[in-house]
Amino acid sequence: MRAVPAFQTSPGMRDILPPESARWRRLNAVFASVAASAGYGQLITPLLEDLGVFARLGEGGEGVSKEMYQFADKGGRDVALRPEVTASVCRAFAEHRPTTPWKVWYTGPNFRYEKPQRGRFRQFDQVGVEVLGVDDAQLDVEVIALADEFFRALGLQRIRLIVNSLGEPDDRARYVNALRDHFESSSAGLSTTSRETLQRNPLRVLDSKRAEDEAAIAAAPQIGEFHSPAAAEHFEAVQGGLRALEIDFEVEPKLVRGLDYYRRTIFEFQSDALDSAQNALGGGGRYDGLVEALGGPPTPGVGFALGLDRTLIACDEEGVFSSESERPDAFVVDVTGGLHATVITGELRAAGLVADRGFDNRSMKAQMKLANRSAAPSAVIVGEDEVAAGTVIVKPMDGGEQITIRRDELVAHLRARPTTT
RNA sequence: GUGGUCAUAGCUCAAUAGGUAGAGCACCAGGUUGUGAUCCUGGCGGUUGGGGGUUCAAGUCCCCUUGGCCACCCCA
Repeated sequence: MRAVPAFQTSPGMRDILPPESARWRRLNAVFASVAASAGYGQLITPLLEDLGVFARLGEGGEGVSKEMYQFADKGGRDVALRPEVTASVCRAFAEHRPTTPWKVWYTGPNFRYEKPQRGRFRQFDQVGVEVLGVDDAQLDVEVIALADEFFRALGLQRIRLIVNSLGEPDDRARYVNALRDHFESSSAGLSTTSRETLQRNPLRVLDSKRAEDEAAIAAAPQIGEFHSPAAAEHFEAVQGGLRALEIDFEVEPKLVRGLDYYRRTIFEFQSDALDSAQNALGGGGRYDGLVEALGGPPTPGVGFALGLDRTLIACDEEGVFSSESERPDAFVVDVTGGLHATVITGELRAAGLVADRGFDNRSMKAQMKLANRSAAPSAVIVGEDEVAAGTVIVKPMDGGEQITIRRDELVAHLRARPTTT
């Protein structure tokens, strides 16, 4: 026991210990189930990619690319730990050319070199789906509905869906110009921070929460005014689909997602249970030009990614999807040295039961404490008398009467007992 | 990257106006010799995140450093 550990996790990285890790596994299982129910297959991509795969995530080399873990490997290749998965999915599509529609889901860690705080880590896990090769607005609806269903499956109630459309690439370009003109006009008094943001990306000025920017943002032109007929129709169809599924949503013209590849539909899921600045659980949208930018054929794409950390924090706040220890079906207490426990746990495990046991030939009292702590419904007790008689004692840990049974009846006996709570 | 704030046993915290650290929980062991969760008793456990300074004396004051948290930035 040292006061000072020799090592600790690097900033923004952390260990996830049991039972919390089991909760992560269950969360992934829920997501996998939701995605599979809609015909999505899992895609596993490398955590490490050529730097160029992620080069288009930010305009002018700003944004995500500035936060990337990038380095030259021993072969001199410029590589990076993935800051997100969408670009990798598009790279995989361009590389393997699967038939469309290509519907995939994924889970795993991503890396961004940011200042850590609650709900924001340098290594953070996301789950998500992406679909390539379909232009239909009803696919946007399906994708959004999957995220909505996922949150529902976890038991989350206080989720808010916000949608917007950035229009076609030309619409977006014209809107950006109009925004720049608006904010640069002398009548709009912006904060100095927002003026800097304006130089990099006028869209992001809309994200400002600073009071002094409020008036200028309120007076800014709205993206809707710049939608081409096709973009407006697409956005209308998305909203119609959401209404048909009775999924609540708000249209937020000021919603702009951080990544620059988005076109047309974008959306974000926020939790009202999180009042911090990190209340966005995830989001996504269309990125119709991304595959082409990565060397593939022109291919429409849409998808989303959800942050596991923030989703779990939201679950904590709402008191749902709680962390539970996994409990064995039986805990074997052996006071004859431990060999019988080895044999009995082996038999139980082979029979498909979850069995744990005490070690170090500890006292019966100590082993019973372990049995109690394991939350197993039954303790199986073996002493010299039982060994001599070819029996074991099965003791219900809820206070019921213990009974002595023959060794060869143990599996059947334990199976007959309900093992839940 | 900027600013603020915090850091005491495994966990949650306490320690009067600077005088060489305590509690609860947890863990371990006993409570007439084969049985847990309750109760009683006892025990283990901290050079007070790390380093330096002021002082007769620092957990308590000052500086540096590491890390958490909050806000900004950005975003999941």
